[in-house]
Amino acid sequence: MSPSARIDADRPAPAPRPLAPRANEIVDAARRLLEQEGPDALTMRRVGDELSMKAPSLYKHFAGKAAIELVLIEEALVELGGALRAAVDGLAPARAVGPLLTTYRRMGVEHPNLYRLATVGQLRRDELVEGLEDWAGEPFLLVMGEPYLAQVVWSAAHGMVTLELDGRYPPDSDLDRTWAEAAAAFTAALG
Amino acid sequence: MSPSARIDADRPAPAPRPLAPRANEIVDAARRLLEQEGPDALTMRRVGDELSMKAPSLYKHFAGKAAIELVLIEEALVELGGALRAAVDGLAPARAVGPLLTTYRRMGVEHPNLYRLATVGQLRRDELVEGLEDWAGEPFLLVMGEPYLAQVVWSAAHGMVTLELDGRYPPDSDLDRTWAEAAAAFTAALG
DNA sequence: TTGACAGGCTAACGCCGTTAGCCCATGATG
DNA sequence: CATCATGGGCTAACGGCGTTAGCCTGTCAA
Repeated sequence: MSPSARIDADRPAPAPRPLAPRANEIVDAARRLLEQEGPDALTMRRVGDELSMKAPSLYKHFAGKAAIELVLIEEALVELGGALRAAVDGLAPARAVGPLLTTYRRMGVEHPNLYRLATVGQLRRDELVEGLEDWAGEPFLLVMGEPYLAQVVWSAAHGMVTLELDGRYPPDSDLDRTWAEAAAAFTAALG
Repeated sequence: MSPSARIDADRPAPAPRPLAPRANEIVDAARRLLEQEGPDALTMRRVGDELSMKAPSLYKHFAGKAAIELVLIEEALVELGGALRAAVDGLAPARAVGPLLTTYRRMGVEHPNLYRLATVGQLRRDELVEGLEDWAGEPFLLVMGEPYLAQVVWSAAHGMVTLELDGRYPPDSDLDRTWAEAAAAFTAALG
């Protein structure tokens, strides 16, 4: 890859799974609860309450709680992947590492509960929309140019976001600087 | 720090909280359940079963499930911090990044459920044994020489372990090589 | 007109962490 | 020696969880 290469991030997201109108209302209510009140509020009874229906009726639309969460995970991956693509589109790799990391961090911090749902814990990959996971992670590959460094940068970004969300850094940490050091180190690794 | 500096990792771990014999049995049973059967098996009723007692009796020894988990978290941090110190003790920083990462990965993979308990999710830091968290993370500081890079390396290691444990890497990933790339990039960042 | 079916409901099951309240053995104290 | 406090067990129960079984009603096609 020549040093003047620009990143082409035009590949569109895989089509989302089609949902009946009522199913969409359920997903929207679930997302509202998760984002505004946290994971403990995301229960079948609470989701039902939001739509003035009883929890067992939700099973007419989804096989279970995990099926609702799966749709939320897919939404999160589409939004994360889209934001990352927009952030690096048209940039030279050496200039893209910073925006890539900054955008990743912003998405995680702005939607902490959705981010955690989508990225922490086992994932039934075979039930996800085909190709979505790869698509969301592709910006790392586009920027770093090869898969191993791309995985390192993705992992570091994920680690930093989760540790920040979980309040694991020492209380007086200057996280802006930590992220800047990461960007510098990974940009250097490009050369 | 001169290039010939060697890492001195002799600081001893903070003293663990003293526990009555019966409390220790409870913690041991909890750890056995967690490590051998996973987090869903770590319930008050299951812990009681292991000791032929009923769940409510556990509350004579611990304030609740979180208090038992806290002791397990402290055990995990002591063991992780100790392993990391042993791995880098006496090495020059430029030679220590590889062993540091390799050891971190090994501890996570060998004790996945304990690792997750100790490192994922909010942590009531004020209830932890004083200084333990810093002590466990100190090897990263000793190797990287300054706190920002140390946090980057720690975060990347944490991210790679959790993504590996959660099966988040593409199925055909060569994770040995990913970890090697990380070690190379962070060793280069030392200079 | 009939029948299928979509989409709601109640009741209930077996889990979970936790609390209240009881009981007995041990051991210190008057 | 008698009394009492306490440590450490117990049962019963509460409210919450995801989920299932089974029922009922409105709509709409045959």
